[in-house]
Amino acid sequence: METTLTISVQDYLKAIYELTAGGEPANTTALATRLGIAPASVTGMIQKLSRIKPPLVEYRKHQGVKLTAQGNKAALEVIRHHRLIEAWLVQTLGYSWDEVHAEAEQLEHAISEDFEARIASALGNPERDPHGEPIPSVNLTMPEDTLLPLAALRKGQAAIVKRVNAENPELLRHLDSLGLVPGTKIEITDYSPYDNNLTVLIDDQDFVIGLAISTKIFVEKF
Amino acid sequence: METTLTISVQDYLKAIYELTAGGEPANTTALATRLGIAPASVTGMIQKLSRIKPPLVEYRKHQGVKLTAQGNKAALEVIRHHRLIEAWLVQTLGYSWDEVHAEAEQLEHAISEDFEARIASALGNPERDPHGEPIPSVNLTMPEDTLLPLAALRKGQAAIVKRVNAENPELLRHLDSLGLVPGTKIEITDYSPYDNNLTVLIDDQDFVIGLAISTKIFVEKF
DNA sequence: ACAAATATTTAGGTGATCCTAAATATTTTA
DNA sequence: TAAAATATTTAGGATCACCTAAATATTTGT
Repeated sequence: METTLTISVQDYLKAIYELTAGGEPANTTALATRLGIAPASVTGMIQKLSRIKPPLVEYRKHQGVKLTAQGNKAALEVIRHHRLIEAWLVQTLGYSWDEVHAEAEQLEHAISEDFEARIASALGNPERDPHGEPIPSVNLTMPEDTLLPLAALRKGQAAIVKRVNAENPELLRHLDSLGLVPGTKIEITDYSPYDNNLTVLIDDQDFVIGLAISTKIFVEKF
Repeated sequence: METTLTISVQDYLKAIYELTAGGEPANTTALATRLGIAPASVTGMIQKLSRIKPPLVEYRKHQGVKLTAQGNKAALEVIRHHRLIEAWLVQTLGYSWDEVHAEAEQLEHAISEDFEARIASALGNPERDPHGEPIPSVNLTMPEDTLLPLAALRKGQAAIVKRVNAENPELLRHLDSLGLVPGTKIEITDYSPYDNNLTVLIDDQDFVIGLAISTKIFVEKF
């Protein structure tokens, strides 16, 4: 048995937050896919969220959804929880960066504001989680990142890895094995315009990095 | 809005576990009161739990409920989570014993078995939580306590406080202020058979302790 | 041992979140 | 620009965990 778990409002808001990162409203199908439910169910919930007392989302038929200021705050609150928990699992319980996402996904809904404050303080109010993702501040504003995707670098350029946009544990273990983790200094030794592959010098060794990966790694030029 | 939260199967099992501690089956009304729902709702859920594939409870109309072996394991699993979390909140995040219950109540449902193992190991596999309640072992057996309620002591007897059966934060703070916490050595300096009050010497000071409290404090004779 | 009080169960209903299938709107392609 | 493909919404339904009110069973008090 063990009841099929229902998706929380916070999960909807977080998904919308992520899908609207580029500025465009999120569309029903993308949301449905991400949440693992039918598009029709998304429509229903979104209509509800757009009609409650202080609306959490802004919605117009066939035009997709965006978060209201209210909804944005609520999303950032969960994201702050999530990222603080990830940092804390790594630093105090010896988790590796590929293990923390699933655990944090559950815990983010269960912790109190007091708990949040205690781990934030115990960790020295960190600004990034183990993947380098910025942690929203206590007053719920998201720090702006001015990082470049690795894919934007060209031959000869050097940089420091700052952020890895990935949750998939297998991929994360792979990146870890390459040394492609926040803090690592890298240099582009070759670039193939034909297939967009980069040859990257990491810890004195060359690796060929494809487009799929190089758009997920964010760096700061050296 | 923020959806009215529904009671989990684990919460039912935990409540039944606690209400059947004395050996008698738990009755519908007591369960309903403890869970904060209507008796009719309890009847419905219990009937369901008694009919699922491996039944979690044993139920006969008008005769109350008991846990099956399966149900017992499931209850001990949550209780282990709860008590480990309490111990860990106190030892690593500076919570006081009156603050941990509510937080643990949420977290106990959100942690993985891996998380459980990590905190158990980080704490050195503790046998008791901050209130002195025994923590079920990894293989889910509850260690037997052979403690006496403080109420059973008489004039002249000395003992060490081992366990405090209370969740109420206000009461816990009160007990803390008296020094009535696990580890404290006490001595009965007087007993009034009329009202069952005990006069107890705690840290060189006498306190009068009523029946309501003295049945919640468990001790080991000195 | 019976009536009264109490406890429990049954019956029927509500709201929440999901579903599928059909209807409609939008976007793409030729 | 019209047909085809795709995306979205509407309509109607299922399930789940709760509810209240009424029916029934058990326990208590005299």
